[in-house]
This record gives sequence, structure tokens and C-alpha cells, in this order.
Amino acid sequence: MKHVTIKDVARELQCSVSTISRAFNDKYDIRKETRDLILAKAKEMGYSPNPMAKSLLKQCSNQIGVVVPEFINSFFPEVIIGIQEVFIKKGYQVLIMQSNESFESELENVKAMENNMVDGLILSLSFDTQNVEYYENLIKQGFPIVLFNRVSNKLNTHKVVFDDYKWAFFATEHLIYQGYKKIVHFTTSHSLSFSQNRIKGFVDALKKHKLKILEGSIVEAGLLISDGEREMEKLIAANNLPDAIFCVNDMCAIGAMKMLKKYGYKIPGDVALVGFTETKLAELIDPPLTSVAQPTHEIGRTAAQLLLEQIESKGIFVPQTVTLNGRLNVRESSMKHTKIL
Amino acid sequence: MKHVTIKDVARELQCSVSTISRAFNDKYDIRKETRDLILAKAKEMGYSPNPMAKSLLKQCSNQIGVVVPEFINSFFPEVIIGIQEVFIKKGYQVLIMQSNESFESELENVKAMENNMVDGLILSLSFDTQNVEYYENLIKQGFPIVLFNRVSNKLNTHKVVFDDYKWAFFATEHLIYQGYKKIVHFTTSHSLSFSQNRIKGFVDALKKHKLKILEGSIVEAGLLISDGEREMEKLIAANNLPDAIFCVNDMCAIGAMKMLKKYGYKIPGDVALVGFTETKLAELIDPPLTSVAQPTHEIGRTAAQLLLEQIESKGIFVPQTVTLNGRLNVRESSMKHTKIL
DNA sequence: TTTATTTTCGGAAACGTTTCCGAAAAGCAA
DNA sequence: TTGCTTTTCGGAAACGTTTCCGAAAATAAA
Repeated sequence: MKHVTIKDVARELQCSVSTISRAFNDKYDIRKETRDLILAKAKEMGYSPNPMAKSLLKQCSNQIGVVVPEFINSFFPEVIIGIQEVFIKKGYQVLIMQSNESFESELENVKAMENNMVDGLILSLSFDTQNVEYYENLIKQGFPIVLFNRVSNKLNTHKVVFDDYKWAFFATEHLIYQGYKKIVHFTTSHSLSFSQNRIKGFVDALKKHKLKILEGSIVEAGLLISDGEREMEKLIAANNLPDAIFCVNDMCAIGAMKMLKKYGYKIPGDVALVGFTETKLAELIDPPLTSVAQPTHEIGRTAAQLLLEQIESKGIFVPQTVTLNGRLNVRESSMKHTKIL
Repeated sequence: MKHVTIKDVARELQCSVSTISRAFNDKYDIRKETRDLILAKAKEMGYSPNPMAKSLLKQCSNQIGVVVPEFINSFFPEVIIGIQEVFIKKGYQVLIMQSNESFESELENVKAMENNMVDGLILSLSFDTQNVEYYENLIKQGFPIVLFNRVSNKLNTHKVVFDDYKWAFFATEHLIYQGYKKIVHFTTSHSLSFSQNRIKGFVDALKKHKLKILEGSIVEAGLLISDGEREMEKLIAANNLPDAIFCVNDMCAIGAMKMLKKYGYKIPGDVALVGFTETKLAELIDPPLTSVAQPTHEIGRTAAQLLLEQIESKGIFVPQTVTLNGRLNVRESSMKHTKIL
């Protein structure tokens, strides 16, 4: 792998390297004919400027880093596609790493990125990230970081978020409008900001419609299928079935669904279900699951745009929080029903 | 973001930059005390060697590139996790790009990687990649490329593949052992090597068990849910239902399943189904789908290992093709049944 | 024609490293 | 002490660019 360098082209054309550089960078002080000649010859020789040398000189790498908690659900990959859309066009490379929901791994990734001199970072915090001190320092030093979805209010930087409160409210209200009265919320660890917001939305929707919030109305399940299964089985065993369940995410809802089906209950006939953060699964399972879809591509594009602006402005910046709209995709699992007596 | 450089440390310590470099690179010609002193001071000052400068000098970037056709199914993300496992440990960065099943996009990505001077490439070809000339040239020039899953036999390089023939054979034989006689295969474009192999496995299994291969035994469906739906609907309309269908992938099988359910047919009672390249969906849908699982992490690790060896050996290398084993996960969709008369 | 201005280009420094070469210092044997 | 080897370090070149500075050439103005 011998690469053609600017010097090779210069030698071939009997001119100086600076002229070649000018031709490639479209400077004003070069004659059109020489530029065309150089570009043609360069193409013939297979020359293209070495990005590493450029980076070293310009003191920026034209790379941005993306660190996400996981790769397995389609949510983050879709966000990344949005991010790439923006950056590829601008000639940036996108480095992607996944922290596997571990704080240490996340920090390691971020440090690796920093070490690699990425020009900016797009980050979604892992579940067990409590200590954001390191990121706080980076931001204070002026290192561009944009957070999305899993954010921390301790960090004063650009953020792209989803209005969990609002959409949890809508999702719950949808169940109420369908005629369900005894509605339960399967949530996850209260320490996560998004779960707090979804709980709040759920509670406020019930309040608005004067429905009682009982002791068992909010169940700390979790984000996995097994969590939904476990809690659902408990309810079944206690013979304490609600009319409907609003779940913290699709996985949890699917777990509940599996368990209900296993015991022969009908959905939505006996229990209606609503998920959140729509995955591809939602419309494939039986019955199709009502869920709140997030605009994944747009989240990615927006985060990328914010980061790009911050990188290019290089000056003072005012941290901005962009809240994107979602969409409640109503499917069979939460349809209105008339109970067969 | 002002970075501390080796010169800053040298000035602070009143020594030369070469000494600092020696300390960091653990050279033999430095006194232990000076080294410790330097390392301590460097740490205090927050210095770490600039990887770009190093890359420029060493003529390699310590980055490897991964180009995959898509991100949406869990298959490729899981492979990537395996790749990362290997490379992160070795101090390599992993650049990931997705070609969106488009040849042009794939080529662009590869060129971007090359431009960025990645030390090697792990590649899975997109569907409409027919012309592998460019990659052929790269390989001839000695650029390390490892292909996986979607490979081309025109390219003479390391490959990690899955024995599609064998597992298609097993999957078909499984259906036969369950008592199904009239078995159909939903395949995709014959031009893809893996589909050819799966067809061959299917056919040979039928032959071995002396089952007839009819005109309609092999249907060119496609890889999407809609493809499975479309072809299934045709069969239903023609009133020409088989006992069982072996599908080229899970998506196609799920499409078929949806259509069967829509028309009130039972699975596996009326038609049994088997998928391929197991996705997470397989065990979540109703009924759970029998499918051939590929060892995604292992595929990634193996490809990474091969690439690493080639990069580090830097010499002549003998292209190697590693075939990994899969696993048939039998679930309800293909269980034995006794037809209710 | 002479002078001033503009256009076009070459030379060299700089980015932050590593490594080769050589030299000073230190150790050792004679 | 002298001469030789070994240890330890500094200087400088090199990696492939971009850009500043200045100079030559071309053009315009006088």
C-alpha cells in the first residue's frame, strides 16, 4: 500500500507542492489552467490529500464520535443513520462506539474518542451513569458535546430530547378515551429521568380524567421482556388484572403480552396494552402493539446539526435543548372493546 | 481545547522531546528514574501523545473500518459488537459505516475509509454489489480486507462465512422429520451466493428423502416482510397451500405468517414455517418461529482476528475461509402436528 | 518607457510525533 | 592514567499537508 503524496505529483509536474495544495483547496491565487492541469494529473496518478497530515496541521480530525448505550434495539442504530446523513455530507467521519449500558465502558469510549481527537461528541448516557463529572469538565474546557435522549441536567450543553411527559400523558389519555378505567403503568427504575417523566405524564392523565390512582397503579417492572413477564404474572397470580397497562417501553409490553397470552387472556379484550419508544416489533407481533414512536432519524439529524454548528462556530455558544415531537401509533392492542359478558 | 504537546512537557522538564518520546515508548535507552519522572510530570500536565502525529509518522492510523449493508436488523450490530471486542483491546478504533444496501454508497464508504487510512477493512457486500473490481484492486495492492457473510468468490482474501448449504439442508430435513411432505422454499434473488446455497441445501434435502421437487417448490420471494406476504397471498389465492415453507430469512417468514393468519390459517397446523438468520423477532412473534441462528458475535470476533493477523504480519498471507457453525432453534412454528380431519 | 499594481507561483515554516545518528557521560579493564 | 565499551541523552530529519511571505511575471497606469 504505497500512497501517492503531494510531492510525487509536484515532481511529476515540475512545480511546487504549494501550487498543488492551492489547486486542491480552490485558492484564489492560482491560474485556472494550472489548476485543471494539476487536478487532472492528480486524478491520473491516484492522488488524494492525506487526511492525517491535514488533521495534524489544522488541529482537528474531521471526525466526530458517537457513543450509545446499546446496538441491539433498532432505536440507536436509526438515530445513528440520521447522524451520519448530516456528517457524511460535510466530509466528517463518524466514529461509533457502544457502552453496553456500562458507565465504565462509556467513560473509556469517551476517553478513546477524545484521545483520537474527535472534533465533537454525540452521547446518550448509559443506565448506570450517575457521575457525569468527567463530561462536565470536558464541556467546561469547550469540548463540543451534544446529548440526546438519555441526558443529565447536570450537564450544561446542547440536548435533543423527547417530551416523555407529554407523550406518556397522550398514551394514557388514549387508553382512557377508549373506555378503560383501571389503568396500570409498568415503569422502570425511578432514578432514570425519562421514567420519572413518563410516570408523571401517566399520573396527570389519570388525574385530569378523575381516575383513581391506587397503590398498585404504578409497578416498577423494568425495560426487558422478562420484566414485563414477571410483573404480569404477579398480577395474574394475585387475580388483580387491570383493564389496561401503559408500559415504559415495547419490550416490557411484549413481556406482559406473552404472559397474558400464555394464561389465555385476550388482548385487548381482557387487558389492553400500550408500549413506548416504538420498535419494529410493535407492528409485527400479534396483536399489533400501540406505541409511541420517536422520530429516530430526526433525533440524529438534529443532534448532528447542533454539534456541527457548535464545531463550526468555535466561539461562545448558548446551550440549547431541542424537544422533538413523537407520534402515537394506535394499533389493535389498545382498541376500544365491548366486554363480552 | 488546548492540548498539551510533547514540547510543553520537554520545556517544563528541561529535556529534549526525544527523551520524552523514549519514556512513553518504553525504549531501552532511557534511565528508569528519568522515565518515571517524565511519566509523572506528563500525567500531571495531562499530556498524552497525539495519535494523529503518530499515525502520520507511522503511516498507519490504528483504525479499522467496518462497512455493513444495514443497521436495522440486529444481525450486523451484533457482529460489530464481536469485532469491537477484539479491536478495542488492541488499541484500535473501529470506524463503522452502513451502505444501505446500495453499491454506490458502499463504494463511497470504502473510499472514505481508505482515504482515512484505515489499516484494514471488514466488509459485508450490499445486495446490489455486482462489480467488485475496485475491491479486487485494493486487495491486489495488499490492502487488508476481510469479508463476511455476504462475500464474493471473485475476491481472493480472508472470509468468514456461514455454511448456508448445510443449514438450509438441516432446516429442510427438520421439516421432513416432522412429517411434512409438500414443502416449499421462499428464496430471494438467485444472483446472491447465499441464496443459491440455501436453495441447493433445500433441494438436496428433498432429494435425499425422495420427495418430489415440483415447479412451484421454489418461489422467488425476497428478503422483506412484504415479499413473504405477497407470495403467500398468491399461494392462498391459487388454493395451492404447501404443508410447510422454508423461508430465506425471518422477515420473509414473518410476512408469510402474517398473511396466513389474516386468512385464518393455523401455524403450524395448516402450514409450518421455518426462517433463517435468526432475529430477535423469532421467539417473540406468535407462534414463535423456528429459525437457523448464526453465531453473530463469533463471526465478528473471527473476522477481526483474521484482519488483525493480516495487519500485523504485513507480509505474504494465505487467504483463509473460516466457516462457522450455526444452530437450528426449533420452535412452535414448525412442530409436528396431526391434522384434524 | 517607466512605475505601480495585480496575478501567479516557489520556499519554508509549522503541526506533534518517532527514530536514526552521534556525542557526552559513566563504567570498566588494562 | 589511558583506551574501550556501555549507557543515556540531544539534535535533526521525516511523515504529508497548509499557509504565510516574498518574488517573479504579467498586466495596467502614467
